[in-house]
Amino acid sequence: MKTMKLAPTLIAKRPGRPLSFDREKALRAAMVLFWRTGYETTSVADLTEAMGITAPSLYTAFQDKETLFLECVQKYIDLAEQTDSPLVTEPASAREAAQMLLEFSARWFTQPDAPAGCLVASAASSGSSSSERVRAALKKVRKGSQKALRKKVEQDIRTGSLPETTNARALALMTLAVVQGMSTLARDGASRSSLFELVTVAMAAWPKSRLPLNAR
Amino acid sequence: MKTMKLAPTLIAKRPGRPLSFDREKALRAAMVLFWRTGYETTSVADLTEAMGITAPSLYTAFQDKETLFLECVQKYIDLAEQTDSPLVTEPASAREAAQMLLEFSARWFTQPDAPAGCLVASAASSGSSSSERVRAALKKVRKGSQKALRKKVEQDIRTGSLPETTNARALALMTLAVVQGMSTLARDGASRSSLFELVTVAMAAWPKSRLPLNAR
DNA sequence: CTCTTCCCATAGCGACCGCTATGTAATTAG
DNA sequence: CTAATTACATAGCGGTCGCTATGGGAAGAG
Repeated sequence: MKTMKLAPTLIAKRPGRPLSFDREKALRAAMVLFWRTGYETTSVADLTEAMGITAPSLYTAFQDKETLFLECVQKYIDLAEQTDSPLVTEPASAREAAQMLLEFSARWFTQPDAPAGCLVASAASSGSSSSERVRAALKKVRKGSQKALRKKVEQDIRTGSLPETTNARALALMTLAVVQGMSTLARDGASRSSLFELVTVAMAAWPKSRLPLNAR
Repeated sequence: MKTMKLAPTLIAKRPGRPLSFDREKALRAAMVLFWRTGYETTSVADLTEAMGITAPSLYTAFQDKETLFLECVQKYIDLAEQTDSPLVTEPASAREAAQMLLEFSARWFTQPDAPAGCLVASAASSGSSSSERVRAALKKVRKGSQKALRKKVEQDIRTGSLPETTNARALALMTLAVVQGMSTLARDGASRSSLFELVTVAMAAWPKSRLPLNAR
């Protein structure tokens, strides 16, 4: 029977020699590299160089390339949500949530000290059959935000702040398509200001909120 | 001095043994494979198998992998424009052009007998430095359609069929962001009908055409 | 101290990468 | 016909891929 696995940081002291490098820093370096050059197109040699460790250390600390990538995706999501989480911290309306999401994306995809675009959007949009699990994981993340926004829209339809004729699924789908597209545009060099103008245009697709005089 | 290179089909007769396979068919097979699995993540072995030829034949007929890919991109564009070219054959207005482009994309990205999504959008959104030329070529294609749509919008602003306050660049950028996003959604399995609903929602971001009673 | 555990560095595994040298077969030019 | 030219199939080049065996050193437990 195997011993229970706990998160490394939660284990008070373990026997044997401890890691000689900062696992979090190494993970962060890997995340940035995956963010910039994708999953399959980033080699383990590239990773070890960026992380400042050797291959055996990488495999000891992170299991293998695929597991490391998935952990990087989680770290990426955590980092983004920690910076600004428009869908988790409840904004007033679905419309506001969408606007916050789009504006956050415009900022996030054009950070000066980070790769352009979105890791989840561009790391593995295509690839060989050997990376199917990775693509499935990224797809799941995308579907998740889709569903979250859609739920918010449906809620606003029920409360009457969005018209009954609103197509909740299509509105959420369209908004996240814009997010995806902005990632590609950012990779192609689009400026932050041009993305913000894009957001303004895109928000015109949203129905005007009803009950405008309520809470003012 | 080298002899002038002509397209193979234009050369009446060449000395030596002729190609024993259909170059067009092989090119088409390569295009489909690149479309499905991307540039860097598709190996020459994968290509030769799909094309039904050996590696030396591939290099004889198509120079190398990069050149073959670029020719596939050109064939892909030709095929798309031949199927339906909403921006080349002049539609009445920029708004109509956008609607036609979006609806065409929704259809094109969900063809039953072709890979989902768009080759140009997803074949190389990220990658190592060795494929920079390929990414630059795809970026150029994307910028091209952006500019074409933008020109149409600017023209409609001049003729008065779009409001003077219209942000031409942002409107074109936003529309092509939606196209990009639809490609990813299609890859994630979105149905044709859901993309069409998305298009309907997205078109609400376009200003209503003025002079509505003119030509009717 | 000894014993155990685990990380480190070197070195290299088999498989695959893009690509090609080589010898032979097929076709045209004269 | 011969000579020239080109494509074919086999085989394999050097390099890189993801990954790991091995031996030794660093840490905690007793």
